[in-house]
Amino acid sequence: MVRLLAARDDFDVPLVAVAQAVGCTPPALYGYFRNKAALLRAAREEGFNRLYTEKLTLSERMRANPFGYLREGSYAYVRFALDNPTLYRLMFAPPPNLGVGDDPLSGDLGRRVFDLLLAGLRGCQTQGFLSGMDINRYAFMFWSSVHGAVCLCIQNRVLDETAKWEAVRDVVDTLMRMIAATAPGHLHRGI
Amino acid sequence: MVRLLAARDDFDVPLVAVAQAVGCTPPALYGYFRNKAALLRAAREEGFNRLYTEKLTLSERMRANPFGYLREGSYAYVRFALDNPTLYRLMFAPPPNLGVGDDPLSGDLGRRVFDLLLAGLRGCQTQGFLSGMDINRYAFMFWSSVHGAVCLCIQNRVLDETAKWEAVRDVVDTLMRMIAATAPGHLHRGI
DNA sequence: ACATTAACTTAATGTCGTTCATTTATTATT
DNA sequence: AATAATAAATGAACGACATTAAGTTAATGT
Repeated sequence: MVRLLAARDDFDVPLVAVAQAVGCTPPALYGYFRNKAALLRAAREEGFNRLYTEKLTLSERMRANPFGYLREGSYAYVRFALDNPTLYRLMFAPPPNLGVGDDPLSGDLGRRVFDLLLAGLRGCQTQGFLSGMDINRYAFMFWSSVHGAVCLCIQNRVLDETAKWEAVRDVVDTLMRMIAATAPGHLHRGI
Repeated sequence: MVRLLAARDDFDVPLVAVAQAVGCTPPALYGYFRNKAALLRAAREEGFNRLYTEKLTLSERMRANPFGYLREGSYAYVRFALDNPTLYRLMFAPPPNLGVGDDPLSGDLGRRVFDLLLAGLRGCQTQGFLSGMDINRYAFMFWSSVHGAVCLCIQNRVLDETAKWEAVRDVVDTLMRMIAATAPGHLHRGI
């Protein structure tokens, strides 16, 4: 399914295409999903799971270095979005008929990813960054910036991949510089 | 049409609905638009025009105060997005079948709005803010943040309007504070 | 008055999601 | 192992919808 989304560059995929990719007829799908919307919701969930596990393993590997994780985790996020633009759009801008009522940050799905970001920011705080700041607020700001940049890039169908990557990476780097600037002076060099 | 988009909360509007809103039959529409995609592209263009004129009049009224314009212009942008969520989504996240190949910042449509933002930032620069910074880069960052916050809020169908407004406004205010912080000290108080 | 064009309408076609009755395969029971 | 019960899948059919084709009406120019 995720493959199909990527191939079609659109989540308006005919059920017959899904069916023949799976090796059955369209009505057979209704044994597993109540309707097409439910199928797409499942694909969306799968997308969130992939993104989550990707970021989770990264956060475990870099537990000792929250600041570094924040950067690398953001890079991973951006790469995921640029590598799976259609899936990303399904996750973060689903059509209303999917019946996805809440945004990714409130629903159980995206919430776990958001919590990883929160943990990263809190980790930075224990290292002296962002002291005295409202982490929830800052996390929303951080996510908004990256998400917005990714959205604008994904939308563009003429820009090549490396140009997109550099544009969004620049946004991430700027955010990281801003966080670095909140640390007491002696930390500035080491990063 | 714009009314219809708002009413249906979705741009997957049947042509028959458009037709009867206009007072004719679906095939009659083909005299004015090559197909449904062309009709939606026209609605999208109308959306960009409204946003542009709104921001343009604001920028003219506040020509003397670039920093203030940047804030108020952003507020206006956010209000437009939150007041017309479906139209905004059509403008910034159109389905691929519309044939809109470039992102809003590259196309003629959104480019004019982007130029207004650039002009605002340049104006701030002449007032001593953001000295020595790459304005194009900063504009992308600025737009990304606001756009991302707006996207996340629009996506949420349970949050009430004032909560959304406050969340995005907070992002804008944070951005403005960051710009204010780039000015030489004596400017900090007056804002 | 009559041909021509424009704007519309009704009718028809094709795609697609979805439902339903029926058939096929699978499991359970004796 | 044979048969009943159940689950799963299929083919045909329906309804919604975009789009095209053909025909109708109204207006315009000569």
